[in-house]
Amino acid sequence: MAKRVTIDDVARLAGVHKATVSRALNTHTQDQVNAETAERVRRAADELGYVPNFVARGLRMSHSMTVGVIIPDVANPIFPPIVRGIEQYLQPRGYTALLANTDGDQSVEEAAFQSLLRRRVDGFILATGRLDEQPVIARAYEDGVPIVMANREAGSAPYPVVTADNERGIEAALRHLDGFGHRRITHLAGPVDFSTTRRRAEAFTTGVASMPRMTGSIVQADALTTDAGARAMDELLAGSGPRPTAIIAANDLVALGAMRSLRSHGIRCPEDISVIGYNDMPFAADFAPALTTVRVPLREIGIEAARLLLDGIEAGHQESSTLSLPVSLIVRDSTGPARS
Amino acid sequence: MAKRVTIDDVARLAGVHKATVSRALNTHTQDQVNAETAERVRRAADELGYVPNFVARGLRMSHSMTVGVIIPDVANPIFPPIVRGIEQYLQPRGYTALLANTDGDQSVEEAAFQSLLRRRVDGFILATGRLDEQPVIARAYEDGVPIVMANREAGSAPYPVVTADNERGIEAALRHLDGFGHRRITHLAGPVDFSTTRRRAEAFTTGVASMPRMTGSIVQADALTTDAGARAMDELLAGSGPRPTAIIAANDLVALGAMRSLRSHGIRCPEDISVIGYNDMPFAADFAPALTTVRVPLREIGIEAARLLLDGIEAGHQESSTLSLPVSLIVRDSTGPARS
DNA sequence: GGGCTGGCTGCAATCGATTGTATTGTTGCA
DNA sequence: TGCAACAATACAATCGATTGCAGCCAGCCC
Repeated sequence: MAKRVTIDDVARLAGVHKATVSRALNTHTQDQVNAETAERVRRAADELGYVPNFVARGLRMSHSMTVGVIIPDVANPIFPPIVRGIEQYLQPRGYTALLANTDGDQSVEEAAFQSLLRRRVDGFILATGRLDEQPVIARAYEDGVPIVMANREAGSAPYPVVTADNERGIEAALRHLDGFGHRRITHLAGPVDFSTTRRRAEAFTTGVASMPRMTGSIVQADALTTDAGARAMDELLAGSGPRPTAIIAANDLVALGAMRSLRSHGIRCPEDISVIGYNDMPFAADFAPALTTVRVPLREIGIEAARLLLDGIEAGHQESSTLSLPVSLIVRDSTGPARS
Repeated sequence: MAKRVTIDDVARLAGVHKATVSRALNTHTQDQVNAETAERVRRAADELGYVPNFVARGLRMSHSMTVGVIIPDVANPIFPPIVRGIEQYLQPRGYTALLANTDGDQSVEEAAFQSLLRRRVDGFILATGRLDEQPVIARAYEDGVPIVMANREAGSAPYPVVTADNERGIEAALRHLDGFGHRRITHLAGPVDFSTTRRRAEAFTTGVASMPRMTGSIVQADALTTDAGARAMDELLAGSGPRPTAIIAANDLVALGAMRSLRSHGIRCPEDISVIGYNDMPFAADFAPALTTVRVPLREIGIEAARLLLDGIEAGHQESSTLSLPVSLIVRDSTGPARS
């Protein structure tokens, strides 16, 4: 590789000291150098194709202008919007995201965290779903590394959190079904070790209890996937009790699986059974039927998480806070009146 | 923030010079230091919770162990598998990916490239779809920055390329339809400035020409989205000529849009019109009907691109090469016999 | 004309590692 | 005892920037 051009090369060509080059090229120190000297430096810089070295800069200034983003899996459709939101906030502010996937594995998460720590990221956005605490992470936080949680709760940990309002979402779904005359509703719940799906299940229970004439039941899906959704629905349909007339799924993938199961049993949606998802993931509108679902502002979660993080980085410290973004019910074609 | 512990702190605690600490902690220099000294250093290191500073290391060694990955949009479902593939190869080798999205915008791409260049990434994987050349990128390549293209062709540029076999994919789709007795087939083609979709359109034309009794037509979708697919299909159905009995879409999203359009016109798939997609994106099997599509090994494209890149980084130079991965037709429920 | 002020620029330390070379200490052999 | 050889460690330069401080010079005022 041809040796890259450094600040010294520019200094030599412009006939000044490298300190002057540094000052001339940084906007907040530009006024310390004579205008025409600055101009000369600038010309020299782009004659040589000078590209400032951020790692040297980062070493000196002890910040890297990068943030670590740890998620379970980019291939899970709810994460790309979050990641885009993060990027959208970071990029104009000069920050770049280092992305790591964990597949929900604790040890992978820990390794990824360590690896990013070595790279001296200025902070972390953690969107992993599990509840358990990580000693490595706790220690880093105590050492002053800013951390924000996105779309998950922090458990007992003191990190700031950005999440969406799970209670309201489930309530809206229930009200919608109630309006259609549904009385027997089943929640296809997600694993209890995800904070979000556990919250939704709790909200379902209390929500149903608060509605007269409504009875609810819960079937557990063992993962947040279409297959798990289909299995849960199969199980529900195989059961002996009276069938529900509507389903609220833990998330859109589970709903998608449930609809597949219904189709395979010759049960129509929404004529026979209505289905509501959760998240409004990309392409939820393209399901057949188009999915009625609780819209979670995923991109905004990313944006707010990034904002909170950068605020913490700038301030030099964080304070525990919880930001719960509003959700809304998007009514499409997978829900309809209950069959009388 | 509490001051982070440095190699000097460890040296002090272990009672040795920092050079010794460095050698003790790096596997390939460990044998230069006495075994029990090394042990003492190691104990001191984790007593203090020492986290080596990769940016300092990177500065000295002039490599950052990071690679820049530039894609149009993570929210486009074909990219997550590619990104995961890249990560899968990078991570065990100590590299980390810096991810940037461009939304297909030239100037954003250029800015992202510049930004990553400043961060001294050791190489780039470019999965942006456009054909045009970027002077900034060409210059970097000439300066010895390794670059690999993924899922796009390089045009006249000399970069190594990893792509999938577009010709074979279209041929397989055509043969499949031929076997079902389809004679009138329409290709819902993507924009011509994407190398992949252009290749597919060309392959469609030559493929149809080579098959007796088969006639083909092309309708252009103006983007690779469901909406564009639906619009193209609407347009096709509004036309006066005889309707095709089968559709080959430029990609799965276009196919999904086409199926939506069919549904809205009361046309059944596959009974009235068969539809074939391209890519086998995540959840293609969950469409209704489940989509018959050409499976592109997206994850493998990512893996191979990363491999090629790291090879180039290690060798210190790259040679132009093209790796075309095999594709296969995945037959599901969206295709069936032609109506006689 | 001397001294002060202030604008510009240069000098040198610094960030936290790696690594070639020098130094130290020990051992073995003559 | 003296010296070579060698293992283990210390020293110091280096990577490419930023920045506090010092120095220089011009202009101004008295």
